[in-house]
Amino acid sequence: MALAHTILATLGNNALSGYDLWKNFSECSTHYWQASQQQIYRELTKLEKQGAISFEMVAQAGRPDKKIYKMTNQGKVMLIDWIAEPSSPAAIREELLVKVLASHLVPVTTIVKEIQRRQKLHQDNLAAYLTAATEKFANPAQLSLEKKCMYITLRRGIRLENQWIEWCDEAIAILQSEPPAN
Amino acid sequence: MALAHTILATLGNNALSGYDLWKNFSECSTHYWQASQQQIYRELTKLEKQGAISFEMVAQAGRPDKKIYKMTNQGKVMLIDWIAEPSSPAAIREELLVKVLASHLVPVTTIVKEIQRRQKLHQDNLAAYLTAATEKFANPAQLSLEKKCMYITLRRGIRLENQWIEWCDEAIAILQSEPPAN
DNA sequence: AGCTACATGTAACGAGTTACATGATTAT
DNA sequence: ATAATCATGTAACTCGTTACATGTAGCT
Repeated sequence: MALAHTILATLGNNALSGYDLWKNFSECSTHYWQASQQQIYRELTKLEKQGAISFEMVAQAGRPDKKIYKMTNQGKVMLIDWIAEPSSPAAIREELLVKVLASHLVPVTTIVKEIQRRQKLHQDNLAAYLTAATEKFANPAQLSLEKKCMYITLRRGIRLENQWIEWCDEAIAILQSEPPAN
Repeated sequence: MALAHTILATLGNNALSGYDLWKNFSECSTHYWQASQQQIYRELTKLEKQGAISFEMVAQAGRPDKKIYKMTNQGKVMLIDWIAEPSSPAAIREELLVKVLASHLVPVTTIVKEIQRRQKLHQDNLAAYLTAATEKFANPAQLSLEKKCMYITLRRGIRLENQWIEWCDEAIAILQSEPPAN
């Protein structure tokens, strides 16, 4: 359900190809939505059949033809109605935490290494988000409403990565603390 | 894949029925894994066929019979091997952030109300996690390794809820800030 | 009389993943 | 040469959700 709406939200007032959408998902929307190329193409076909989007075929020199999609009025209504509905928090299925839960079965170093690997990853993500923040949203108070909306989602990404980095430190400290003397 | 391992991790050294597992998932594991009753029963059948778990039928007076499952040695090996594999962060598909992204299409109050509703929810979750922390993990330094592992997952829950609460405040502040004068 | 807890299951569907398939252009 | 980028698609499969089905015990 929500992938359809995420595509509509990403299209916004722009006209994009399936490939453009996929690029946008992998580069800009990773901190709130993830979708594969295949999923996007499938969903575009469906949305077009429903009348929420329409496309124009564009021929290119030396490149495959592409379908440029844009939202229809019907699609816009669909998106606006959906925004007004209450939504639940996303389900959490975090493998690392399951591994931590069962880590008393393995040497402490095994899980500590895995946590360190993850922390590095979150540090890299954070750095990328902070760069994006300073480059694209240099003066938050002066942004247009549309840009403010984007900036708010990025702020969530930054907070999430920070939270992970701090948790990794805490987790390792607890795991390496002296066992109770008894 | 990972649901199977989460069931194994939850079983640990205990013997539990499908119903017990479901209760455990909904009460204790919500902050790192969510699964429906149906999913759990389906997965238990599969794991039993694979030899990772075995069950004993237990008849009860005035209650339906139940199957008490426990991990086999094979299951334990499977779990330990899995822990050693590197794992990727969970995919994020957060509807609220998509709504924020597209919220320039609706009145500001619409999205602000939804963010406030979500903040209340996270405040309630946080309160429940903090209660669990003081009741079950009163003296973190003195915990057994197994309990430490559980405590670490709870700490992530606490950090996540705090992060949400803070983000909600920030998001509302940005949305309600004066628009640029031009 | 109706709700919650206990206890397990089937069936259909929707969403997400992985593999396969094609083919030109541009950069290293 | 070979990899990456552009551009779209089919097919099979697994995972997750929702609906339906059954039946007892205890509480209000």
